[in-house]
Amino acid sequence: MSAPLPTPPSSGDDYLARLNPEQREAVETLDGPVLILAGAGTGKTRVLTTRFAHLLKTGRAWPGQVLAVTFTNKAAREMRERVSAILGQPAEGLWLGTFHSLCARMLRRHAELVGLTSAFTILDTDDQMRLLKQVMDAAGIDLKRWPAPGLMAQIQRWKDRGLTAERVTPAEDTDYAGGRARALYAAYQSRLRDLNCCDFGDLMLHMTEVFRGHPEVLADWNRRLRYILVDEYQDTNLVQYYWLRLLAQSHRNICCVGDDDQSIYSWRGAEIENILRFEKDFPNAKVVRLEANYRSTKPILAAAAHLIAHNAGRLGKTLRAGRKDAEGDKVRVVSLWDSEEEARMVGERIESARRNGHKLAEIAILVRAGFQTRAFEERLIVLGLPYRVVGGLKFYERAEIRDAMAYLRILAQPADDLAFERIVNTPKRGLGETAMRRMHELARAEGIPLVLAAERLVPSLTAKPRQALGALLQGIGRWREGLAKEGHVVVAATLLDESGYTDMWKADKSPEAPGRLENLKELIRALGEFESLAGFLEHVALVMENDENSEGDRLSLMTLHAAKGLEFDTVFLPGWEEGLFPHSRAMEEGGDKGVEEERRLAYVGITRARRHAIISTAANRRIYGNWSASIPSRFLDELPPDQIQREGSASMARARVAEMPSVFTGPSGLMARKPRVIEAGAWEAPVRPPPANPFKVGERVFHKKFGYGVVTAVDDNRVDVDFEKSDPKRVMDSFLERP
DNA sequence: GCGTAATAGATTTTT
DNA sequence: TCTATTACGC
Repeated sequence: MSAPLPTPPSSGDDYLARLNPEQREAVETLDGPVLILAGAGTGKTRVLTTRFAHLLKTGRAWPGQVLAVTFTNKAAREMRERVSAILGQPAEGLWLGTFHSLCARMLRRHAELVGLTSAFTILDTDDQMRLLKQVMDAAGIDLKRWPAPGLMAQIQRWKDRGLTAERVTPAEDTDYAGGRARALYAAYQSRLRDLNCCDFGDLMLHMTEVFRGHPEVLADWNRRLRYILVDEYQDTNLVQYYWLRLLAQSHRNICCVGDDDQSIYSWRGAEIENILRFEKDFPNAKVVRLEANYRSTKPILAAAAHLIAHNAGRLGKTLRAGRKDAEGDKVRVVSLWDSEEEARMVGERIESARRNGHKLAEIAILVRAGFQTRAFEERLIVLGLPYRVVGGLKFYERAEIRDAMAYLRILAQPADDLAFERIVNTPKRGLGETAMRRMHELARAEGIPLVLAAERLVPSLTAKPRQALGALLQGIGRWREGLAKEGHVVVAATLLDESGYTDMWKADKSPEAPGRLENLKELIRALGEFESLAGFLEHVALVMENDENSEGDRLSLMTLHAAKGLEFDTVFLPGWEEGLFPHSRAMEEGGDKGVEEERRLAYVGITRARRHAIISTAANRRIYGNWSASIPSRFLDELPPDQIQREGSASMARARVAEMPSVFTGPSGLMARKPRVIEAGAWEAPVRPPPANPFKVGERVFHKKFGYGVVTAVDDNRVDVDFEKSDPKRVMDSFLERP
């Protein structure tokens, strides 16, 4: 997210001179409430970081007196780096971070006020769900009839709105398990407290509860934090809003940056109303609009503006082109026959762009839903174009990392039942349902942690589990002692070996197993960067990211949501069809509001592009294995006709198909099966130079996506492989490794 | 207690 | 079409 102003980096005092007048106003209005409406590509991050540095440079505040909040770790990191760059020295002692990490930091100081100790554990979503299921089970809820994820979502929405179980009104609690959701929520919270655990939502909720119930604590923070900066204000939910208001209430020096047109997270509890209401919430607020866009060409800006103008209730901004070379190609709208042709079209254009010297890292394919990436991945593999999928499973969400973390957690907190439950039979120790049930019953009856219950249970087990469980419990004691003697890194490594956990993956023959062992090594390496185990556990829960596959020149594949805040020279926007984009679920659940949010998502997508935007729509798409006909997205009709260039093979292909009566069974709108289209030669890949191929027929090879297989044929740098776990495929040699 | 077969259900997911 | 969870047989 950089605003490419034509000024060299500098650490001098000229940082203000590098701003345009509106940016400068946003930076220099230091006192009182300020709302900065920052359109896409208008230098939002530059303004925020410069304002931060300006506060420090002018002596208005010490580093510890400014609170700067972001949503993502990435944004927080970037802000820290850029503030340091302006200051000319590393920025230390800042209250800068994500909402959640800042709240965690505060909550560690006040944990006892909400019934926790400062060593509380932050649960991941998996643990949250398991805990809730246990609570529901104990309450005698039929989990078939009332699935736990539904209640989890409800509890999270309540937490997003700052509602503790006590604050939820009975009127709101009618449609789940016959009005028992509130009671279950309360029971869930009570279990969390017993286990000294927090879920993500609790971090925010507990802190606002501390502020509400303890004015002296709030007054202390009010004195301490004199200036507040908030990024992406349009994405804040109610509890975040309360938290900010409480923190800002005495000095009112709060500066929020955001763009109502980029609010795309209502389904996660974000309230666009927060930004729309800012001037009412903070009387005499200064509103600054940043409208000079330094990112995109005029046609791209025109397309985005024309589209978003179809939304009602906007604060209203008009982006104007700020860069000198803002002339450019029209936005392309390509109509295609089906999703396969769409993938071929995108692949072909990327190849051609690469031949013309474009960097792959400057190209992105932005899709509405995760499953859409697959078709493109397969095509890119065939073409040998390196790519990375952004998003997906986070490092700490992987099973092996969560298992390893559970082993470490049980050392740090013996009462962490969820952690113990996770590892007690991983790897398999011969414990079954009955043994687990007895363990839980004993723990509940005696009011003791599961580990203690397990210890008492050992003698009464049959030989095999008795020995295995006994060894685990002894191990836990030994490893915990080792923490002080040998340090957490050594303990972690020996623990994974002695518990049999690494052996479990070494014995596993699935294609993912080697990668999992690698991830475990990475975990140990990362552990070495931390002083203590506790510090590491918090880091993994809140901050740890997955940045593999980021090296080299690769194009990016991601959802539109994941693309917010990023920019690329060339952006492909496939799948603009009714039902997919706008998504039918968004329309069903949100009605007109839902469509408006989808439109904002489209706006976000288009404004990611600096120079080229290629939108496409397919007449037929395979969804869950079935081919179904679709009609072009309404958003296509909302683009300015004079700024877009329509292209397409859809009509041509349709004519050709019409000549095939055996498969073509009627009007296209009613077709159930996908008709075969005669291959269009234009999409065929061009000839490439023939490098010597190192792979031989019959050789065993490994592919990151398809696993192990045997080479059956070699043609230039393309290799036919018969995969063990997948159909035979032709792949590029650069994707293959020797096992 | 564990491995395999049937079966339902499949947006978006900053922390 | 694929995946994740659940129901059975050994």
